[in-house]
Amino acid sequence: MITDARVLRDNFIPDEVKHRDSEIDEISRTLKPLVQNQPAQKSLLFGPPGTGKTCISRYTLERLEEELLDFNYYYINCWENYNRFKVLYKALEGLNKTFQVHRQSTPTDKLYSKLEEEVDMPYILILDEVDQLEDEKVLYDLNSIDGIYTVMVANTEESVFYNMDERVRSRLMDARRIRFKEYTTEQLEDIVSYRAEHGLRPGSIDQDTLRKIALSAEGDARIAIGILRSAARKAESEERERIDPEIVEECVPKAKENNRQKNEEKLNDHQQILYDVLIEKDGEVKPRDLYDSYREQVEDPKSDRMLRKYLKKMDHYNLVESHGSGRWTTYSAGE
DNA sequence: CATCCACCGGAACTTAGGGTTC
DNA sequence: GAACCCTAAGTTCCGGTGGATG
Repeated sequence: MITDARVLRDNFIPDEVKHRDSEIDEISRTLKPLVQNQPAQKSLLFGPPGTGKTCISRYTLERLEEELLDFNYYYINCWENYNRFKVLYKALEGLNKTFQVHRQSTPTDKLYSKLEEEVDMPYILILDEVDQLEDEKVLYDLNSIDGIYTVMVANTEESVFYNMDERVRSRLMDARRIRFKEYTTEQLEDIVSYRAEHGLRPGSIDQDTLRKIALSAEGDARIAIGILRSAARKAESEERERIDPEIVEECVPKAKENNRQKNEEKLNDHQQILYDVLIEKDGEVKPRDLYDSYREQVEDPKSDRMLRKYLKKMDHYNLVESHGSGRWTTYSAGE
């Protein structure tokens, strides 16, 4: 049934994208000055998950590279590369200049000066999930280098600037804001139709079922594509000819759950125990109770301070929610 | 309204581990 | 292989916070 699995993946960039013409236009406009050797404008794309920010930014740069400009670009996910060292390392990787860089022994400052040295034509960096950076001063670094221009991607504008160092903030305030809105059900239907058309054997799924997928995804293209993907896999493993509405129905919760599972796998033993305590207690838990329960279950417990760092990290992953502040803080399992 | 409380989170430090240089 | 460099994970210390409390 599946003829091209790549098309069903999250990170696939289609040859043509739908319903995002004005956003593509805006991104292009921030970069067009490069044609006349003028500096480009940095941009900040924001909007809810699954609204095409990542896909469209990569798509736009792919097109521009083909069509008119002499430049390099590279995609960096700041969730995976969350500190200064990793981001700078990735930036060098994008220029194929990492051959002399050894991960463990090269100081971060050397990465910076090497990057400065190596940039000889415009270099555009897509910084995805930029609000996940542990230390956003690297944004200051990148924007200080002549020839580097950033396209930053985040869920909300506030999540980027909240708590940000004043110097960094002022560097970024002039970024062009480009807002991505949720897809309508009709738009999502177009998107999954395209994926089905290019990734599945013809006749594997009918329009009504596609619409059902679009409806279930509630504006989130990532979920819509996830549903299509797992439905196709399931149909294939059960050796069915078609994707029926019933299969789709079964796959909806799974597709929505997927994100969380991926994050949970990244937890270490101690973090896992903290998370389990929160699940078990089911509801808001006071820090004292949480720390005590954790200590009962571990031979060699970490300090409270460390637990706070874990909780902060798990908050990033949306596995944990914190409520209130100071002594009235409570935690609960996410969602 | 001053003080207290229980927690947050920044900063400075320690330790382990690995790479480079001579 | 000693001296030196780095990072990452962890700890200790402590100032800040803001509703509760008398």
